[in-house]
Order: sequence, then C-alpha cells, then structure tokens
Amino acid sequence: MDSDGGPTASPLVSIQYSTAKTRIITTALELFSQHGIGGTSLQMIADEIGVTKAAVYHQFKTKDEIVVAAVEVELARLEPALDLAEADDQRPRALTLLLTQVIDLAVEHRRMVVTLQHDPVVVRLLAEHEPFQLFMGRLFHALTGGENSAEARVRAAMISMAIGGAVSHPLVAGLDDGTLRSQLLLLTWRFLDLPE
Amino acid sequence: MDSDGGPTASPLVSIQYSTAKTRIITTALELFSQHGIGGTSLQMIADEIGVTKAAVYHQFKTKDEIVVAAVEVELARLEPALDLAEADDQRPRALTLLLTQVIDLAVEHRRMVVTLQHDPVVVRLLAEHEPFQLFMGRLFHALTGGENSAEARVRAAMISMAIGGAVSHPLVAGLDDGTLRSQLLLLTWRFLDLPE
DNA sequence: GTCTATATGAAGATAGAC
DNA sequence: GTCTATCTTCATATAGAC
Repeated sequence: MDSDGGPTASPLVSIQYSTAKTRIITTALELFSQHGIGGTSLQMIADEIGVTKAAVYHQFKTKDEIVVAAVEVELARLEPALDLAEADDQRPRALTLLLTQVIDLAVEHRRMVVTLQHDPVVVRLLAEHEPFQLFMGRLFHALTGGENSAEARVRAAMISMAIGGAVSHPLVAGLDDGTLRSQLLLLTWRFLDLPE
Repeated sequence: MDSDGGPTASPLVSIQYSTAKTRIITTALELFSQHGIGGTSLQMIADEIGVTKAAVYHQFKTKDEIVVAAVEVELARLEPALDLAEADDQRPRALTLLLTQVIDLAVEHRRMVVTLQHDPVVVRLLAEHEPFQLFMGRLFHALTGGENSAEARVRAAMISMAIGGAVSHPLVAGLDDGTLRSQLLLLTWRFLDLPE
C-alpha cells in the first residue's frame, strides 16, 4: 500500500484513460463503495473484471494509484458546477447553483459518497495529493464565499457533511432519489437562509 | 475477521470489564481513531499495550468482538442523555437536552466520531448486532420526535451527520473545543428552529 | 493472564514468458 | 494486455506450556 514517494501528481481535469484502465477504475469504484477501500483488494478487482492481479498491476503500479484515479474521476464531476459558481459574481445565485449540483450528484452517487468523504485512505490521499488540496480549497472557498470566521467554517463543514452524510444514512435508505433530492434542497436552503 | 455466527449479543448498558479487557478496549479505541478499524491490526494493539497477540486473543476471541466492545463503550456515553430525553414529555426541551449532550460528546471525542459513524466495519456491526439496532432506533426516535415523514427522516439524518461529520472536518481542525461547541450549538439550533 | 511457537491464508508487489 | 509463478510481509487465529 505504501509507496516510497506517494502518488505522482496529476491534474484534476477529465483525463482520457485506456479502456483497460477505465475498466479497472470503474470496477474499483463499484467495489470501494461496497466494501470501503481497505476492504477492497486488488484480487477482488481482478476477479470482478476476470483477469489476474498481475494484469491490474500492469496498468497501475500501486493500489494508491488506483485510488487516486478513482477519486479523481468522481471529484471531477463537481468541476463544471464549481467553474460556474466561480464565474458568477452574484453570491447567492452562485452558491445556489453549486449546491443544487452537489445535491444532485450526491443523491445520484449515494453509495460512493461516504467512501469519498470519510475513508481513511482517501483522507490521507486528500492531504498528500496537491491537486486534491487545490480542488477542495476551491470548493470550500465557494461554499464560504471567502468568509473565514469560525461560523463560516463550521457552517461549511456542517452543510457538506450533512449533504454527503445524509444520502447514505439508513434513515433515508427507503426514500427514492426524487424525494431525497427535494428534501435535501429544502432543508439545505433553510439552513443557509437562501432564497428558495 | 469473519467469525461464523457473528458477535454474541450483549446489552448496551455500562458493563464492567476486567482490567485486562479495559486496557485492550481503551488502546483499541485510540488506535481505531488514528488508523481506522481496517488499518488497526491486533499486533498494533498488542504492541501498544506491551503484550503479545496471543494475550489479546485470550481476552477477545475475534477482532469483531473488540470492535463491538469498543463501539459499545462509546455509544454508552450517549445513554444517560437519551434516557433523560425519553423521560421528558416536553418535546422541544427534551430535544434540546439531547442535542446539547450529543454535541458536547462529539466535540470532546472528535477523532473517534468519524470512525463510529462511517467505518465500514462499524456500519456492518451496527446492522448485525441487535443491541446496536435498538439503541440507534431509540436515538432516532428521540431525534425525530416520533415523526416519520420524509422531511423528518432527512432532517434527522442531516443533523446527525452534520454534527458528527463537522467535528472532524479539516475546516474546523484549527478551532478550539469551546468555539467549535458554541458554533455547532448555534447552527444546530438554527437548523432545527429550536428556542435558543 | 501471559507466553512461545506455529498454522494458514491473503495481502501488495515483481519477474519474465506469451 | 494478459498470463503463470513467485516473493515478502502481515493478517487472523490456535495449541499448549508457564
């Protein structure tokens, strides 16, 4: 698991992978969301695809590299919404836009979100991998509107955890996507005092 | 890791453990919060205490049993507050009481909360271990006030994840306990429209 | 309650052939 | 791009002595 110098840097922009790499990433994401990252072995990924471990290692030198690529693919989904929010100079509207997208994506990818937000391996990679740092910085800047008070920080932390955490909570497991989305929008707007 | 029939049932009331067991549980909790459960081996626990793996196995037959005991110890901290909330027939006051305690405990045990709320192993045990199920049922009944609408469910999920998730969020890592606690109280009250 | 010693399996990772 | 074969390390777990 631990490589010497950590994963090599790569930008957080939609990269084109070979079909073999793409199959591994897709499979890995599926398994990560089911078993967590620590609970997913390269053997499991290989078995699911129907190849050997060695074939997987031919595409990615370490497990960390697979995790980075997988997290990158998922995070990249937020990028268009983030770009839009940053381009908008009217604060409430930009925030509304961003959160709508975030909630849509979170609901759509329910099972994945908990891994991305809380898995210890992802947390470590987020801390080590500079492109992730920059991206999270942009995201939270957009969320706080540049404010840096204790209240702004706690509010941003709460709202991102509330959305990301709620979608995979047992209490809402029975709700269909539409209901969950509209309730999340409603309650998020109320929490942030945004115009509805 | 996987035992045949799952961990044996045991009630969620403060149980007295032998000093040897207590030492293992305390050490395990510390290591779990640092490395996650999957990232903590019995060897690490044994080394930290200064005994051998076999000595640990003498106290707990499987790793799952250690995890159950550890989670039980942490969850049990919420029990007095939950008892009080259930005994109170005035809804807003009971909820206020419960949440104040929850926030206090979450802030005090910041690093532990993320593991308890999101580690895949804990999630599995919560689903398998009946005493946990009952306890979480009580907790969410108290949170929703018995209401069962989609809005009540999403609100309860959001608020528990917002509190539990925010305390270990990088954005608030620099805040001292007092500041974090008061901001969480403020924002939680506002979110739930409770009297301040 | 703690130890030594050991069984068994699976993990991450590599070498080299096809 | 995939394979077989192999290496190393470490995990959970057990047996039996002190």
